[in-house]
Amino acid sequence: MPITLREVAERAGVSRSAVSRTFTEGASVSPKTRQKVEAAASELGYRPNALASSLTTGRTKLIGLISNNFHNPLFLEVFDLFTRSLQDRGLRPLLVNLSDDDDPESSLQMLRQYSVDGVIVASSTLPPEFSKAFRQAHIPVVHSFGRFASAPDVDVVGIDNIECGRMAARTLLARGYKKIGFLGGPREATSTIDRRAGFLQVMSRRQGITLTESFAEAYSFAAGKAEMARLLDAGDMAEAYFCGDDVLSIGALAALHRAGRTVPGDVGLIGLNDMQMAGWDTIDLTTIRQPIDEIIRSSIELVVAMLEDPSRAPEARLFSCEIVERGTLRPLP
Amino acid sequence: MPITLREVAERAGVSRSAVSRTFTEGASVSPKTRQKVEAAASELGYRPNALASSLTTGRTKLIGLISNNFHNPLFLEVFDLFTRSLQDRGLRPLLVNLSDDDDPESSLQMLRQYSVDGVIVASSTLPPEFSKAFRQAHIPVVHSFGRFASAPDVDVVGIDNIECGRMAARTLLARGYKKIGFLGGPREATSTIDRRAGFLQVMSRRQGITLTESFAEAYSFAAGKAEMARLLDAGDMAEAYFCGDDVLSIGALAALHRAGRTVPGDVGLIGLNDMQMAGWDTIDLTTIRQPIDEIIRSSIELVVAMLEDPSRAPEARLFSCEIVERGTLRPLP
DNA sequence: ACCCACAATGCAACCGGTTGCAAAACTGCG
DNA sequence: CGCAGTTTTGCAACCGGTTGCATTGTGGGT
Repeated sequence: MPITLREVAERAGVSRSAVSRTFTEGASVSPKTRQKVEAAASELGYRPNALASSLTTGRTKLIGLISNNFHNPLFLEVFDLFTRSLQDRGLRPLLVNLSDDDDPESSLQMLRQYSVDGVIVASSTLPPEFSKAFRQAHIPVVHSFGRFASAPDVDVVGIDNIECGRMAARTLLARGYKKIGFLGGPREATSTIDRRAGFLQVMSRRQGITLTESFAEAYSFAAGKAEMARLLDAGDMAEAYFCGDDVLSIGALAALHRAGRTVPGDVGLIGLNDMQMAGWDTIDLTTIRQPIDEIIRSSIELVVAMLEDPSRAPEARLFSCEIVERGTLRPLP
Repeated sequence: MPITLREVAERAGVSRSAVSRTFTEGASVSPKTRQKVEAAASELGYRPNALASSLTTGRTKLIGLISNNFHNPLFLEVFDLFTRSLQDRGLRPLLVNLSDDDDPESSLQMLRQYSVDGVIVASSTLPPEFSKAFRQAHIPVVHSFGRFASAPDVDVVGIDNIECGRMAARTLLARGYKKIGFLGGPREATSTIDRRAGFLQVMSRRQGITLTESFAEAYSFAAGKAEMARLLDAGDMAEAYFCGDDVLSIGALAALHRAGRTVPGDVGLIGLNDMQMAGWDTIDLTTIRQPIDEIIRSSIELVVAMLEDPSRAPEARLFSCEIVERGTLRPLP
């Protein structure tokens, strides 16, 4: 039903090529024809069919946006930023919900069928088959919120989780905490592993510190609450905990409240992410801010760079984080 | 670079049509050819190009998913459900962030350029030009979380906001509150208007009730907090408030905590939505549950129905809500 | 006025599929 | 074995654009 090139051409009294060229950046058209075409096009309400042109140009401007984090409120902010920034660049996000249960393979096939120009994976855990498969299909992939590697096989943008671990450790030590807990995310998550490594590294240099470790089953409120409840039951509480992320911290906070412990009076808490809720008065979480806007900007930059030069070598970009001091740690001595 | 129909045809020693047919549901192909083609296809790793076929079939299986609610955590749940359900039906969500600042018109053009089969608008406020423009372009639209109308010009799925207002009113009255406040969302939002109408309707039938009204600037934490802070400053507090939605309630809760008021001791609060956070211990909000899963299922059903029969008359589907009793209202007397 | 370089245009083939149509290949049956 | 009826098949045109190439138009320089 929509108006096609041919109809515009007829109306303007020019060839179809002429019409095509007036809508193509940098093609050679005389001002006279251009004007005739534009007139005809606007009278008819013509819009070029992006999909048809993608057939010959090989560019769809479709970007697969894949995630499995549909339960962490941080990712609403992430989607917001991604969609806006992609739109600003004339790219269109094709959203894929990679819930754990379904087959990554099928999503991949689907993205190939729709000939996306590139793919952004926003998830701390990128199934390794993924990067391989996409590279094989010559589709650029950027892994946002991924793990640093000196020679990554796809572009990676993220934070220095090891350094974040160190920051958390230094912050807790500066507050004079002696008995300190690491309450990580899932044990197998690379983010957990790295944060723990940095954390332990700093701790191990200090004398007289008691360290305990435990891991939540997921980066979620429920998991954080459950794990903290377990710790409370077990007795032997630390004075302060570095939690895997903010939503985990908030879960832990809930468990503490329920048990009648005060924060930061009885127990200190530091999170990671600085999602919006962390700033809410009722939560007021001290945390490590992850610059998600820069991560996202950078991710899009990289995917665009890859579109322009597909032979680029994959790159890893790391952003530094900063402590956001709020009210869940005792003041400096 | 990907394998095309032609290559499979050559390899299988059949015509291109034969290959096309083996991949088309219900086309006539002999078992022998089908087998040859499938063998060749799988050896080559062939996947039909969905976009190319859309050119002739006129179906892209692309569904525009439009929203401007990228700040309300409820919508992460909404996106989760939408993406999963669309995927399950073989449809692909093309996500559009209709942030207030940019031009709805341009998003519309874009969706037309990508020839989406249909559009789902997940937002309480559907710009009216939108429905008109899409109808004109013969693109099915479903307005999720929209306002009921007996003869809507697009499909609408949502809740009965008037009835929700009544439920809230009845609940507060049953608790014996006498001085009651309506703390609505933005004054001009239809959801606010309807909820208020139902609320007032019930209240007006009762004697001896004092009613106050105020409106937050947005459905957001910050707006809820600001508005409740204003009320606190102004003195003259009600005993209980019906808040525009959960996130607004949580903002109000924060303002109350900050002012040292206890909930439900000093002030009662009832929200609307029952988003996941409402159930968190630290919040424990009594609220009215909106069945988002059913709303979403229904929305997709409607858009699919519209694809199958484009001449269908638009329909409005309303779902009923239910009170979820938690801890922000005083107990029944 | 003439020649040349270069810009603008149209033709036709192509992108990767689908599909109406007529021919070819099967069926079953007398 | 021949024939009608039904499937299966390939041809070729088409979907809505793009683009290489040859042709035509334009203007500048001398």
